[in-house]
Amino acid sequence: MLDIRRIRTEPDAVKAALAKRGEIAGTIDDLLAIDVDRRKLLTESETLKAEQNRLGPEIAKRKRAGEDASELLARSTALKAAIAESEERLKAADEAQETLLAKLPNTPDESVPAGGEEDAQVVRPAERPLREFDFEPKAHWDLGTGLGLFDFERGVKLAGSGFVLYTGLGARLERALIQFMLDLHAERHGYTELGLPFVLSRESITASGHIVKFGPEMYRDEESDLFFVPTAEPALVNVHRGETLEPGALPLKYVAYTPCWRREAGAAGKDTRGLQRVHQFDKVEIFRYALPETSADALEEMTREACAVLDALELPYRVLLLAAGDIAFAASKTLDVEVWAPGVGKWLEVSSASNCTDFQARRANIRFRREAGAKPEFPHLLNASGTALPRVVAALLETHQNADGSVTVPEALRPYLGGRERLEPAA
RNA sequence: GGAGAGGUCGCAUAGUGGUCUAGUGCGCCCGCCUCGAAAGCGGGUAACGGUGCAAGCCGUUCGUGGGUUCAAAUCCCACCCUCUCCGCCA
Repeated sequence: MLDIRRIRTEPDAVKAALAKRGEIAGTIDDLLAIDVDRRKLLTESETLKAEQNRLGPEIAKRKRAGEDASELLARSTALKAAIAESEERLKAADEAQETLLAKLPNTPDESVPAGGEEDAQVVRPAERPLREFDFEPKAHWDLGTGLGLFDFERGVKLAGSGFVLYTGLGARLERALIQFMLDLHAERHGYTELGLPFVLSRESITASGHIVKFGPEMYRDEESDLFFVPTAEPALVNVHRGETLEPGALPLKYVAYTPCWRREAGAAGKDTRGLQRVHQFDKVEIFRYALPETSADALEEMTREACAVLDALELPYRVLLLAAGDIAFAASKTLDVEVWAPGVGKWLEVSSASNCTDFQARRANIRFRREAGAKPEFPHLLNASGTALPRVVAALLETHQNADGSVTVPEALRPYLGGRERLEPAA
């Protein structure tokens, strides 16, 4: 949520920033008009209430003294009606403001280019050379099936199209990667590991803004009104919802593994083959609650931390700066990391790192104090995948495949696979 | 899932319709006292919103939402959460 006071004091700057995302300035003008109106109504109803509050003790005093209070009672009764009427109009103005404000996305950072999906800029090209093959590299679905790592048909049988059954070493590879990533971020990058609920209440999913962002994309248990997390991010926002963090608490750095469930409605048929787009996938997420003045650097750091996973797995990747029209609702700046998958011949997005500035914190009412007694401020919240598993698995299998259909395990991962150096078909 | 108890200021607790501007204790901050400290004494101690140059003033907040009333921490209804016991269960 944007700060109404910021809109009030610098409407033109907000308009200009939102214009980069293709937002029309009209909403800001509407908002400003409602705001003036709303504050007038507020003052009006508060004045009436103040008078009623003064009347109360006066009535009590007269009654105690055995005096006639009927005049005051009549006045108070009249005030009651006036207050009810005034508050009704105030409520309407509040709701109108709330509705408009809820529709406005975060303002993009200055460094974010205008435009849509096609305007993303490669800010960091791949440093690791793309592997040259002296044979025709296979796609991961062929490799994985050949190695007995996953079983797409039975995944479909279990839960329908878009669900995967990992088998044997495939299941172990998945578990190994999760553990490897968690360890890397916890031990080398200083994150605290959290074990999160995989479902969230309506209250939580609303506070994080994800009910708007994902909406019908989320799976949901009707009976308990619980939402299956589409990513760990909403859970991590809600960890400190409604709290005022003590001085010295920031930065808070959390890493968590969760499965992510997404309906991916309408995505059928497009880039969905194999592990590229599935309804349930594993992801390790890194998340920070940061001091506002440090969040720009934090975003760069977190992107590097996501890249560290890919470096360790010896995979070539590149970093993209997304254009304003392509970044998430709550984000002011987003960097995507894409890994090269030689079998499918595509760059696959495996991490998305976003600085949500104070946008999510305001909505979730998360604050911090710089020192004891200081005014509470909103921290900046940042999230980054570190990283999403299935596409990493795809790139890993495809990149490190050998002519005989086996796959060489990158050194960093070997301890997590019982020391295995190669994945080979079961004899 | 059933029964009971409970949710009040950072913590603990008081508060059964108007004198609650929510009391008291602890904690914390400031001052007095002291060479310094402890003890003692005095004062202060929230968030959010509106208004104002400011000091301040006003409003809202006693788990949440609704209701009754001229007036609600207090009465009524629903929901959420915590604790105890019972049931079920990895």
